[in-house]
Amino acid sequence: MKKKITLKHIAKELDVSISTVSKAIKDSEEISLETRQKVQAFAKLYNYKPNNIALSLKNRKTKNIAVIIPEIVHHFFTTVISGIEKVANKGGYNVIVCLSDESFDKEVINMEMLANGSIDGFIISLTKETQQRRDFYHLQEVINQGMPLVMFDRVADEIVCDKVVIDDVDGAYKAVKYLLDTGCKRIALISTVDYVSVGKLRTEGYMLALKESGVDIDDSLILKIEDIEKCDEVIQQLFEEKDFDAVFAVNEIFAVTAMKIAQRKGLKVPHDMSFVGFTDGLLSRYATPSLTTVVQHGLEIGERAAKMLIKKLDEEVEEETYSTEIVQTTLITRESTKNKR
Amino acid sequence: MKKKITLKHIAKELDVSISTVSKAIKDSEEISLETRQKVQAFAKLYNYKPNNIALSLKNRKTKNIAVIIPEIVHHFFTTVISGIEKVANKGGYNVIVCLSDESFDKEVINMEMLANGSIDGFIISLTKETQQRRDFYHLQEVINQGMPLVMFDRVADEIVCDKVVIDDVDGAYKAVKYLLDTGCKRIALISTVDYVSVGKLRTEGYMLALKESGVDIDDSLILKIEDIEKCDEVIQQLFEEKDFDAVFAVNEIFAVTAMKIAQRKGLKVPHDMSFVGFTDGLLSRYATPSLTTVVQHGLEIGERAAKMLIKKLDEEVEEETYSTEIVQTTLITRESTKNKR
DNA sequence: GTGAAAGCGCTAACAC
DNA sequence: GTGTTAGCGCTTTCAC
Repeated sequence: MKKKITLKHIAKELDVSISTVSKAIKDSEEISLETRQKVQAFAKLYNYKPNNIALSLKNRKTKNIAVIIPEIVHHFFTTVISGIEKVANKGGYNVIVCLSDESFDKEVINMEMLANGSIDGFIISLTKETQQRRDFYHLQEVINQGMPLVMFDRVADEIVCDKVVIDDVDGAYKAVKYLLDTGCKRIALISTVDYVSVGKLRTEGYMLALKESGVDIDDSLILKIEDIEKCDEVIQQLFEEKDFDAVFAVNEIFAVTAMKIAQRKGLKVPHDMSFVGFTDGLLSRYATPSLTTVVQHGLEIGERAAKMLIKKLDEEVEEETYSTEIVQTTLITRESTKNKR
Repeated sequence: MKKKITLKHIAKELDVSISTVSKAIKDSEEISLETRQKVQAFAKLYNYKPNNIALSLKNRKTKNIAVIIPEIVHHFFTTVISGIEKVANKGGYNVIVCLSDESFDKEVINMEMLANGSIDGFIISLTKETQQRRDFYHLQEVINQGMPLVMFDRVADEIVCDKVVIDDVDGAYKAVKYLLDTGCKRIALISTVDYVSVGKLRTEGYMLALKESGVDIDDSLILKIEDIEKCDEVIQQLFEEKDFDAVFAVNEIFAVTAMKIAQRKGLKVPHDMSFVGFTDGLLSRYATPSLTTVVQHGLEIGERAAKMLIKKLDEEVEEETYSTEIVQTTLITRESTKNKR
């Protein structure tokens, strides 16, 4: 078992000083050709690689970026991570992934731990709990320390920093508009509770589309679900009590669950009822019938977030300017909706 | 913008030496109560936190573990990561996630980069390419340097190290046995190419179950798919050319794709044809009809892998003993198969 | 052309 | 009780 070799070992072995070795390996003109070759040959032979930690300490940068997300078993977040990874690796950065598990405390602990030198910057999507409490002290703290932070998707307006979001209002608007255009009259909305920023925004988009088309908003057709585990029964109840001919859901699971309930009740999709979801994951693609949905382009969100962060990291820009990038959504029409006339 | 504070700052401010500060913060008996209190108060006031990088350099351990997986947009891998995260965080470790993107080169580069001090150990599932080439030099290299490595799911028998796998043969066996027990006679297998270890093992399980029940193996009912993107047409072709009454697929996507094709052809599931998949992701749960599948318990795999790694890391065991843990699979029966008689 | 020395932030053995 | 020193692995300035 040969342990990692250091400059010191090489220096001793070759009977030169550490600094000579360091320079020789960098092929510095300062060192005689002979010494350089000798050192380089030796280094190659023993597969010398500089120690990242020592470099980090010396340079005061780690070349690591942290991504903090509430959940990883989730199509949207994994595509975002893919995008971040891609850009980060190209820029020579590693990605440290931390799961906050939708817990405010874990989010805080993870950030504090990582902020102490382990990483150069953060990319984060907030937990529901954080959004509900509106307690952003830990985020402000990190920013105050001069560490760049980029927020995506579930962001906090109160915090001034770079952000990447999708136009949730517009995405929902497009979805509902499409339903109206295909002749649907009474459109139910299955959303999350309001403190989840994206749920709220998508609800706004829904209302906007209805208002614009002169359709009265019937609050009893709006379902706000807190616990995704129990969505089945809550949606079931909506079907029992209300009458509607289309459903717009703010995520795949709500959409597919609703669609299955409709089918169980003998309704034909999209003939009797149309469905539109949000997020283009496997579920939407492979559902029967396949689901019309609003595509979030997670990969692009990840790429943009990573680019913004790395720009701040590499450029040493002194003037603090922050921007919010908006990634446009796309509506993919599939079998769960009728054709536009 | 207040930069991070160091021991040095505190020492200067309080006019004591750095080591006094260090000891005082650790509440060492060596230091007078008065000084301790003074230092601790100051440290708290300025929110002093030791620099992780300096600690890493000093202690020669980073408290980071790297997870290298081929793909993250994949239910199985994300559940494994969740399991790893859970155990790692509890043990005070951070998780660095790297995607090899099914590329041998990326796998090698990632490992080399991280092995130079950034992390204390690896958890890895190999890329298809690595399994095909059987080139494990980079893995052996890491092990030779004395860095612990745990492989999971897609492992290499040639490498001696800790491993966590599922019993793929048995999982497939159970699936096919179940199909036979419910009266299926001609069972098609939709698998991956053989060099993917899990595909090969599941194929073995399929054959075992058939042989054991005295059913002749019809090679023409075995489909080995290389490119998941094109699975639709290949499976379609199987349906055109062959006759069978059940399908066992080695993943969710193949299973659901086959089921959709069957339905398009007017077959009733499970009345005319039964389906069993592998991996219990959203797809299996929300497919119509829902899919009977072999559950891999990714969370447990992740937890076990992390436990094995951390044990090696924390315990400084000198005697090198390696083990392979096998996580049992479970067959979940849903609507895509008939009831057992 | 080569090497000594300082320093990144921290710890710990050893002096005083 | 407190401070000095050395060292983790590396870079870089400045002597020689």
